[in-house]
Amino acid sequence: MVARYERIADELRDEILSGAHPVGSQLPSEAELAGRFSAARGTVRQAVAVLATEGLVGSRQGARRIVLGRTRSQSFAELHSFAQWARANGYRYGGRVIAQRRRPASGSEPARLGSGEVLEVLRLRSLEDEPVLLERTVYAGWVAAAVEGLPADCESVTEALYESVGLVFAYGEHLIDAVPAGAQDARLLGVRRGSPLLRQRRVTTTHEGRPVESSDDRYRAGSVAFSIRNSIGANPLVREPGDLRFER
Amino acid sequence: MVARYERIADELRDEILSGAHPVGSQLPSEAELAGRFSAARGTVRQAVAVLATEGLVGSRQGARRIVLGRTRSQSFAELHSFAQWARANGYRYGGRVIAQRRRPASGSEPARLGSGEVLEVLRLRSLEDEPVLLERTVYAGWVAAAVEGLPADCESVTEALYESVGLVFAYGEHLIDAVPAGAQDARLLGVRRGSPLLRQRRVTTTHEGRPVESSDDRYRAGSVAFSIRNSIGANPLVREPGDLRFER
DNA sequence: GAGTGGTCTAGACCACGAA
DNA sequence: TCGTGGTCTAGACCACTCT
Repeated sequence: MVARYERIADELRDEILSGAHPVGSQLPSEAELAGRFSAARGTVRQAVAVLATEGLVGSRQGARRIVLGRTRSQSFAELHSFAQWARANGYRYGGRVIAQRRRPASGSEPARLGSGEVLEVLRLRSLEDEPVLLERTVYAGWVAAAVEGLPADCESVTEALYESVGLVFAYGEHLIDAVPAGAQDARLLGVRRGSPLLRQRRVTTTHEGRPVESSDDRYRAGSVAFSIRNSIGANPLVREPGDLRFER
Repeated sequence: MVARYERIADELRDEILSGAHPVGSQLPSEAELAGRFSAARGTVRQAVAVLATEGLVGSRQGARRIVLGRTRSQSFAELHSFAQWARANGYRYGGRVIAQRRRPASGSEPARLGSGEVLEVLRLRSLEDEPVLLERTVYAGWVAAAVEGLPADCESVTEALYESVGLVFAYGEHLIDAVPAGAQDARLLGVRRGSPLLRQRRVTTTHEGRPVESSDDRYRAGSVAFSIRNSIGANPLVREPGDLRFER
């Protein structure tokens, strides 16, 4: 069952992407759209709210909505899953497990993932046949067995875990910064030691807030950038002081 | 005039931050909250939607909302304005203009900022008395005069332009990646050439979609990280292929 | 089956922008 | 002043979770 407002949003989005509503132009008023779709005004508002969070349109009280752009921000899944992002954008991609072992949780891990044993996995992923991403992932003990059951060249861990044990990665917290490549990073990604890498650290939980994994992902510089569209009134991202803030 | 749902959101947020609703616990149902605040259910839903976009609570159909965390994602202003971010987080900060000149728009600038003359400004900003950020900003011709009127050590350009000419930075598009420090970067930020910098490129527009500025901001590694909280159903961020993708 | 959040309606009033 | 989006109400039905 697709919601009414989703179908209205889809139709309006198509019109924007096709150029029927050019960038900079005004969208029809809520009343007009409600008439056109034979829907209540509230439903139309839900639809245009979707477009606003995608960064396609902006609004201010008293003036008509304006078309801001024609590129759409996309899903949580794409931020979380390399495979889903690559596939959605039509890239060739691959990946393989380099190393994998169980060990006791240490340091801050018990607080993040629960105490007891964890599963540590080192994965190298490629885009267009170039190695671009090195993932160091630590899985909580309760999913370790399911992860160990996956093939070494598993394309999408997220999807495989959903299909095998019904696990849903629902919430994520991400920290993005830049770090110099270490010896292992340099060897596996094919760059010089100390060269820049884009790092994404994340902790993911289930719907219930139960921690699933904690990961340190490093992208070769120039391979990938993160994109954000935002506006006054929408709050997707903040800066945070980094780990090394007062070191020299 | 503060909206009803904003006040309800504030009250619930305080309760979460104070620990009255611990992380992992369930929030009261919408019906209970509606009764407690003597508001319609729709108003309560607006309030908890605010908390959801802040990453504080998560929800699924059929189950009560769950408290996910106690740190709040914040505003567009903080992503856009270094000064506003630093002040909101209680850091000492400063900044000064290193160089500034007018020149004709070139390359892709006419498409982004409009043709004609633009104003190029190089600013160095510091946090806790350490230089951490080098901004290379290009302003559209129509704001150049206002920017030139600002003092060289202006703390917040965003706020100064609002107060002097009523200019509001309303929408932004941001690309975040890692780059090696160039000669000028290295000298001004006090790092070695080729060392990692976190780069944020952005284009900002007014409410009407009129471009204001385009900027290339580079942070010293370890000084700042970007943080995102997200969930299935919320769409703040995507990866994008970088400029150098097929270079070796 | 009871409870909960998700969707949708129909109508009202208000704050703001533009002419 | 008038049209627009922002807020709020009161009620309905549905999809889903939990037990």
